[in-house]
Amino acid sequence: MKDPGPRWLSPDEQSTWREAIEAWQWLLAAVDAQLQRDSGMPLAYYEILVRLSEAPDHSLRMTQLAEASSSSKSRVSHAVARLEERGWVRRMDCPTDRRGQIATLTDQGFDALSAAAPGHVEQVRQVLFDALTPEQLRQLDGISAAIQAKAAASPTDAEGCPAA
Amino acid sequence: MKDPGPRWLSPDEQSTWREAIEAWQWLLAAVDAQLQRDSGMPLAYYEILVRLSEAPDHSLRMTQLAEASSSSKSRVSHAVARLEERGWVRRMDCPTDRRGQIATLTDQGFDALSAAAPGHVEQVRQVLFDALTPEQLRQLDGISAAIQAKAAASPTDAEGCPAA
DNA sequence: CTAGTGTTGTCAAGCGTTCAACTATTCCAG
DNA sequence: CTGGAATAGTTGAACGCTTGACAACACTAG
Repeated sequence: MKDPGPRWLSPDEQSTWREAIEAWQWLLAAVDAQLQRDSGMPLAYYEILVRLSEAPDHSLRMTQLAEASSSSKSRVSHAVARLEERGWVRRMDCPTDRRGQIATLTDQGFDALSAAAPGHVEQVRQVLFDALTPEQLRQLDGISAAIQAKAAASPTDAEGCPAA
Repeated sequence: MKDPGPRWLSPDEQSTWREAIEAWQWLLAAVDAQLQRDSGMPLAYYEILVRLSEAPDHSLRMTQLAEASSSSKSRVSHAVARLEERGWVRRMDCPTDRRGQIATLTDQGFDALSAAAPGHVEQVRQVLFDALTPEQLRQLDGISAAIQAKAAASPTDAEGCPAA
């Protein structure tokens, strides 16, 4: 074995990692739980509704919606099916590409989003913005950007890797 | 309506929030995916094995294990049942409290953990430590601590709230 | 001893996610 | 125009997680 062994984490690194992962796991769970409790939807659904509400005509192709939500087509397909059952989203055939489906936010869906938003925003304030100083928020921007740079460079989320 | 309306997020805040949530969702998913792919276990299971490996006699009461993993008893109960199926953990009756169950890491479980650790550590380095500067890592410590302070103060994870 | 109360852990049902086919359509080469 | 490859999206099964109900047990008071 020439392998010098894995580059183990130092105690400091170990602490940094554990604190960070615990903090963000908790934060994501807290935000998700609030939405689930007060509005009956998981964070993933809320994000889908937001993406649609920001799109022209409140409409997006399924694939675009999946990309915007950084999730898989299958997941979005199932999710939209459930949102459709609730009357929050409608699916239509795409006029230009007959393979395509267009998901559209209904008025009812827009109302549901509007109703959920204030509580959600308040929760985000409580767990993030009220917890951190302006200085820390600036620092967080840099950290997020650095991680996202890794994410973009990594093959982890490459669904259709073009480098084949 | 006297309500001045929710304290909406400013564009800057909105950006901070979205970047952060996206970055950490990705990071957690990337770490989980690596473990699942290379060692056939989700991050939650890995964390349980780590907690056990750090405990005296590689053993913990189920409740202690749940607290150490910051998850619910039910979740831990299910997880340990599956780990037991794989032969990584054994459950025994507690000699001093006959209600209790003690989860013990088996030798096989310790081996599985040892086999999984190097790849996991390497992945953590890639997505976190290699992405951030030493300065940013220090900043992250402060941010994590601030969020955890909120977590501790919040009733979100209070299973048995003593303030009743 | 017996009843009441709180704790410990498990079990069953329902929901959401992922993975692996599968259908339908478009694109492109010959 | 035809056949094959790529693309768009859906579907069903298996899996893990969460919730609420529940059984077993410990502790305390009468």
